[in-house]
Amino acid sequence: MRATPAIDTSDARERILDAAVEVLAQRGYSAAGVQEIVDLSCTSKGSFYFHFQSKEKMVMVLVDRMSEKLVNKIHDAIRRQPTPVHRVAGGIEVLMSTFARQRKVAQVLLLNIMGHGKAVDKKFLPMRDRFAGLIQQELDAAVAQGQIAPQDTVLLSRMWVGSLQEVVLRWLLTGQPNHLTDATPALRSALLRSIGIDPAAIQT
Amino acid sequence: MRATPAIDTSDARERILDAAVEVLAQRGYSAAGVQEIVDLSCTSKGSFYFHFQSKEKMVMVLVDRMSEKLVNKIHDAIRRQPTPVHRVAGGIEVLMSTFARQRKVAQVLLLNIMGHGKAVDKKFLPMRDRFAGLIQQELDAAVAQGQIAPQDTVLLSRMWVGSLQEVVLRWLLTGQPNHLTDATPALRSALLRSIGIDPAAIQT
DNA sequence: CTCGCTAAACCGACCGTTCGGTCTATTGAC
DNA sequence: GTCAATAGACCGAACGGTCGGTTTAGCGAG
Repeated sequence: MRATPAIDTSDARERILDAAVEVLAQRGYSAAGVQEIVDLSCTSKGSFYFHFQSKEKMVMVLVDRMSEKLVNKIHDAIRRQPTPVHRVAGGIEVLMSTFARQRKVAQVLLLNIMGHGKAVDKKFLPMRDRFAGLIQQELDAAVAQGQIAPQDTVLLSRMWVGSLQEVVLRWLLTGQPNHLTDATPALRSALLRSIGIDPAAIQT
Repeated sequence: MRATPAIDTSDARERILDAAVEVLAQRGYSAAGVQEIVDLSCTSKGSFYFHFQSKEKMVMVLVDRMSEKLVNKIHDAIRRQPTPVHRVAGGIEVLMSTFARQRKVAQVLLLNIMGHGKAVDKKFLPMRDRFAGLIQQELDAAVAQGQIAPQDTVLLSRMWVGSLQEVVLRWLLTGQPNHLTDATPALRSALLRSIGIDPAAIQT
């Protein structure tokens, strides 16, 4: 039994995953071809299937990783905010600024892994649910602390994710707004109002 | 020049379009195959390509039609509402009840035509923009009539579409809520609040 | 140190299938 | 007869995945 890998496995595997982000962002799930990914990563089909059981499995690993990383980033950024509503508002800001700086992350996570038929979509939904889950958690806390009135936090968290997604999608496809983050203040305000909060009362 | 078609052209063409709805709803754009569509419609590849230049063109005709029909339906349903805000709230209700009754329309228009790479997505975006356009129109009228404060109606209309889409998508994929229209009151309320309106003041 | 062995890692030709689209032949209405 | 409409075999390309062969790196024996 080898103490260390025979070959630096992190290299080919990581290169494949990095290339997959590029291809997924450009082409969407269905049209992202394994050959194109291995070409871009300077690896081979054999290597690809050594590391991943199938294309679908590879994409799931990748999307799982990307969404987890993003959720952790949000957690870190907002945890010192004083109240749940501050935290959830801060989370929206972090999401927007992250997507603004990493278009491909937005393209993959928000747009290109859905819309491929029910069978596929269902598999990616739990990852997408992570954002809504984060928002719901904070909204639940806000209700528990009496910061907002009791309301359907499941529905609201989904609405928040959908709102944000649509704004980002338009930006990705049309370039409007010119700078995605230009939309953040108004988006944030509208979302806060949707849960009965005066936006001016929440400085983040 | 024939006074009437050799064969009832509306028949094959319509059957193709009807079949395409089914296949698109189930498989998404990329995986919706022409052969599957012609099989389902009991026509042939030859017939398909007689009527439509390409698969893409066919889908664009179909989606254009579906979205126009839906927008017209909303127009008709809301035009007698007393104010712009009544009309836009009514529009949300009509959209939700329509999608609740016609899952395939929801699957095609809201979910399965996006996410297929930038090139494809850009082509379908104008059709999707129709809903946002309708909402924006009414929000603009509401601002002009002093019903709501001046605000970024472009952004808000997109947020509204995104919110609605996400709720419908979840219903399509998970069956929650059990009845989609169960979510309508809370959705409507949150959306109205997002533009600074007290939901209780708007009876539709 | 060298060398042989082993298994992980990788390569890329190949497979069967599917795909959008083409094109020749046929049908049917006038 | 003409021509619109249709059928379906066929095309080349692309696809996810397979598999025999090669390379690489590490280990242990001498």
